Amino acid sequence: MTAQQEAREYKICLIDDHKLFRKGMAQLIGRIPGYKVCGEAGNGRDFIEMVQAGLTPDLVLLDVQMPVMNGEETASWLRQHAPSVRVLALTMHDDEMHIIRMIRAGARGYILKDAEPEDLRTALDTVVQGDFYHTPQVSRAMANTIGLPAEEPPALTRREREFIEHACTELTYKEIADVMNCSLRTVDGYREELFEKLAVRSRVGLVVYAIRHELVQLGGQGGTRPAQDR
Amino acid sequence: MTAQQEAREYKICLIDDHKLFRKGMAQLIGRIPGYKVCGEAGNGRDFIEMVQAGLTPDLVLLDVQMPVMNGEETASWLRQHAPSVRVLALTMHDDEMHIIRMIRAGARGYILKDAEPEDLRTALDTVVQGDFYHTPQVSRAMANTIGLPAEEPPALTRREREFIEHACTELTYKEIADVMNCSLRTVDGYREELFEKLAVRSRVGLVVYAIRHELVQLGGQGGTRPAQDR
DNA sequence: CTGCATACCGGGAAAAACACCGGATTATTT
DNA sequence: AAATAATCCGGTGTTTTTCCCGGTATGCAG
Repeated sequence: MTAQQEAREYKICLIDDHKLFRKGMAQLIGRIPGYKVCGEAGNGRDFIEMVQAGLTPDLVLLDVQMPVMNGEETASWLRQHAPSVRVLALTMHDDEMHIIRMIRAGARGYILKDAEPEDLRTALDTVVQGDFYHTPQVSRAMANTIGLPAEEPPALTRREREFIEHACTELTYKEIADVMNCSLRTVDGYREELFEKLAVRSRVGLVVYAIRHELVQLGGQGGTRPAQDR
Repeated sequence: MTAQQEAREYKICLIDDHKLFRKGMAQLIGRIPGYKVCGEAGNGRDFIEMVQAGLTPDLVLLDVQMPVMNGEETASWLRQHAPSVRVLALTMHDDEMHIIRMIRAGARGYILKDAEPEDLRTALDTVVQGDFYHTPQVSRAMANTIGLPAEEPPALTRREREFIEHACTELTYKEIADVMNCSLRTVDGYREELFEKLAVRSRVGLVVYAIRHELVQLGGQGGTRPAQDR
């Protein structure tokens, strides 16, 4: 690198659970002058071990959803233990909750996997200088949540979580009451409480919420998809 | 390229709904001699239009799960309308059903997004020559399904699939009828029919089935998990 | 002791979901 | 012309869900 024009090369780590994607991103970043990929990890845990072993990148491209340790947890850890490392969240989900939570966890920007390569470059430049990278989505998400009461994830009791599991089956509330050894009125109480806490208006809403937020696992995700019209 | 050793360059199309991933893959493939990326698309529909406009790649790297038109449908279309185009499925799901269905739809190979770049190269070489690329996963998946009664997934009509989408929301059947511009009785008919076809006994059962079998996508799968007891 | 959260329960009534009876018009295929 | 499939619809009745009102008992922290 030339000695003039502030010629430093920023070190970037890629954290994503898909190796091919990491390799591809590494190629893309390699073509952007001023940046260099100095490390990769398949999840937050592995990355943290690398940091503890002495690696200190200037910036990490952090996937949100990963096994073992996800993006939010990783970003939080970084903010506490290595605040000089800038975080740019990179994900395929564009829903507001993800955005907000990553920003709250310390991410300086949020870019989608179907962004333009130009946008990636802009985001890198912005974040590496300590600024925040804003896309219209991020702005919108933040606008929609300022003023809102921070939206802490609701705290659920043991019984409520137990009830949710059953609510995601075809059992009626009466049958759930039997399984849980309580009266119908009691499960109705759980239902009411959960509708309030989770901001849903029907059992279907509860089920979708539970699956979305991984309160229940739908075991084998796969089945076979039914055919189209014939 | 030298004139000897069968020096042709194979044209590859990338079909994946994440632009950054496509660009990254394009870089990776560009570094493999003998291959050239000749086109990209964000879903099967767009790709098919490109083919109909005259594009004929030697091979397509086809994502399985995409909006608008998914990998299976796209592979099926290719087999019918452009059988000379080899298909290599590229996905993050390693479950058997996806594998089997893509193979059945005409894919010559199945590679995961967290594969090694070496594996990608091997897969390309294999598929482009008309052979099948086998990983242990694929072999296992195929072994596990031979002998099984094939279990054809139920055929759903357009309206039924439309109904299912709405059934996974908090709309009542009356409201669904309004959205779908038909009478309450008609959506009730869809419900009955689907309960029968999908072997469920309640709307919740239908919702869980639909999510399991990816008839509906719940956008961001991961949200934040509500807290434990306090 | 007081306040608070949890867990639990009863009864009544309206709305939604479910079940079963019947019917119809189109369009495509054979 | 007959058969098949997809779309659509009316009526009736039961069961379940949803939403109210009210309540008790326990444990735990300020």
